[in-house]
Amino acid sequence: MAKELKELTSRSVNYSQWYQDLVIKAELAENSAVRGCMVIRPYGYAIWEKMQRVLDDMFKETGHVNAYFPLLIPKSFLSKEAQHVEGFAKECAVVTHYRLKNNPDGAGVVVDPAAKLEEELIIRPTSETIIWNTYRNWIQSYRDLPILINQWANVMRWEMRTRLFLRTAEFLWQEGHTAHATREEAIEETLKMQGVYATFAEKYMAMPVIKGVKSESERFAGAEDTYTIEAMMQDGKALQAGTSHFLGQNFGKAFDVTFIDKNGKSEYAWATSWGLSTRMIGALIMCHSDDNGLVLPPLLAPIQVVIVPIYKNEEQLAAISERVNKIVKNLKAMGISVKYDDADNKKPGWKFAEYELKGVPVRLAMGGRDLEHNTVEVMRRDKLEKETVSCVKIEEYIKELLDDIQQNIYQKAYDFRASHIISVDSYDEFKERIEDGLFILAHWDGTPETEELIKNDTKATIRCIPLEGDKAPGKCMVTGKPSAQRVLFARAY
RNA sequence: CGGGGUGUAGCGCAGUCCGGUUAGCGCACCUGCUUUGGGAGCAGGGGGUCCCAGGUUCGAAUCCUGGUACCCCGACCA
Repeated sequence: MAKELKELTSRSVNYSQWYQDLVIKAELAENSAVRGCMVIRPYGYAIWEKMQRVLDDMFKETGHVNAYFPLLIPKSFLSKEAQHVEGFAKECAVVTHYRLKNNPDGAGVVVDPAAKLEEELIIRPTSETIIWNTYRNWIQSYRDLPILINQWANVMRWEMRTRLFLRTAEFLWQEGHTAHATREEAIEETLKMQGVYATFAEKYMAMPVIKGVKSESERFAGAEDTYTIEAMMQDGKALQAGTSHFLGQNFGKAFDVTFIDKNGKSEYAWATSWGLSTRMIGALIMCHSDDNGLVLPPLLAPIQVVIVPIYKNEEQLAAISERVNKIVKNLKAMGISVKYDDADNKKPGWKFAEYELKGVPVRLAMGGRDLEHNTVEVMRRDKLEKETVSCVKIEEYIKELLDDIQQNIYQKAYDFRASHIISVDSYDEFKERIEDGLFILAHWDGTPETEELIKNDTKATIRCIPLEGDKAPGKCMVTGKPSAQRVLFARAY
């Protein structure tokens, strides 16, 4: 594994080489207020845009629409749902004033004390409160339901310690907020969106995930149940990749959102929320990268094919370009994003290394020899294998190759995970094997106390209670009390 | 808030222990020539409040005191 990747996965991020092209931490050293906020450079943002497009399409297919709610939330909203405020109060940025004025004692500006807000505003850590405050006005009858809304937004959580990509103070995400007439319908929605996330992770990110439900202590603040997808990174640690919450009537009650049902009876609305963030860029890096840099799944790669000419003079370049331009045109017509890099200030070797660093799935190189034989050199990023292929029907060949790469990197990640999951029955064995960086399926008595004990002993937490797989009951590895099924333990980011 | 570490060119670092020429190296940058099938070679060139303040000294990047910034570990965390 690349040094930089190790650094990222071991949390000790140093702003070196290859992912500096994707993102850097804000460098405003004089201003500690933006500590932990991200600057996402164009190439990294292009990956996020690809993710957005795919997710947005999936949301539309499941009947959702986009809307937008305010960044600032009145402080009083947050305190309306008891669990929710308890979970988020400790990490909120607060707006207290609305104006600055010239410093009477010298240069610069100071906060104008006269401009103190009557009620402080919170920069949203998540939008349940302001959205449900709005839903109250939108919902009167069961005919107004369901409301199926998604929002693309930034949120801010003032974490004590941030970690590039995985836990930044400000991050971009989508958050879905739905309202339903019945418990069953809301639960169905929660599970449906967990399924959407799982499909996104596996089909597009080529990252296998385990679907499950969170234990009580890992549950979202204000939820009745939190459904999650958990992914394994290359160091064997778990990353929570997306969550979907069944909120019950908690927010309906907190914000007094009622409707008249078919029988004329007043009822509180049922809620769900679900979110997926720029943390997924980090997941992509940590799941697939190798010593040469990023390995991007073709379905999310901003550039799917790069073509590098190798030439000795202008004439030769012109001849190569003529042939390459046809290929570029054909590939684009097939919906494949392709870049022809004929910049003359970089040598071919430099370009090869650069695009490998950026994870471009397929690279074509065309030089004098190829010109003569009507061939092109094709390299696939995932296996770093090169072969020389005829230019005849090269476009079909590339299309199939992209599919194959997508499939292959999923399989590679899947096999890695399969070889790093075990079941254990004794706590001694658990304590020993958790050191190896594994996912461990074990029996647990279902109590927060036991979970806490295991966490204190081993730093491992219950990632989820899996929805699929071994459902056999057993005995808790710690207390020997009855266990309904094995649950998934791991150290996590 | 506790523990540890680091501030020297745009970036990455050496030099600091044991004070002593004009503060050095790699990358990047500029000029020229040769190169171009895996991050080119040679020659020349530009670029520095050595984090800040004070102190010791004939002399401080180096020693002392204070400050400050950032990083890492922990506490915290859907």
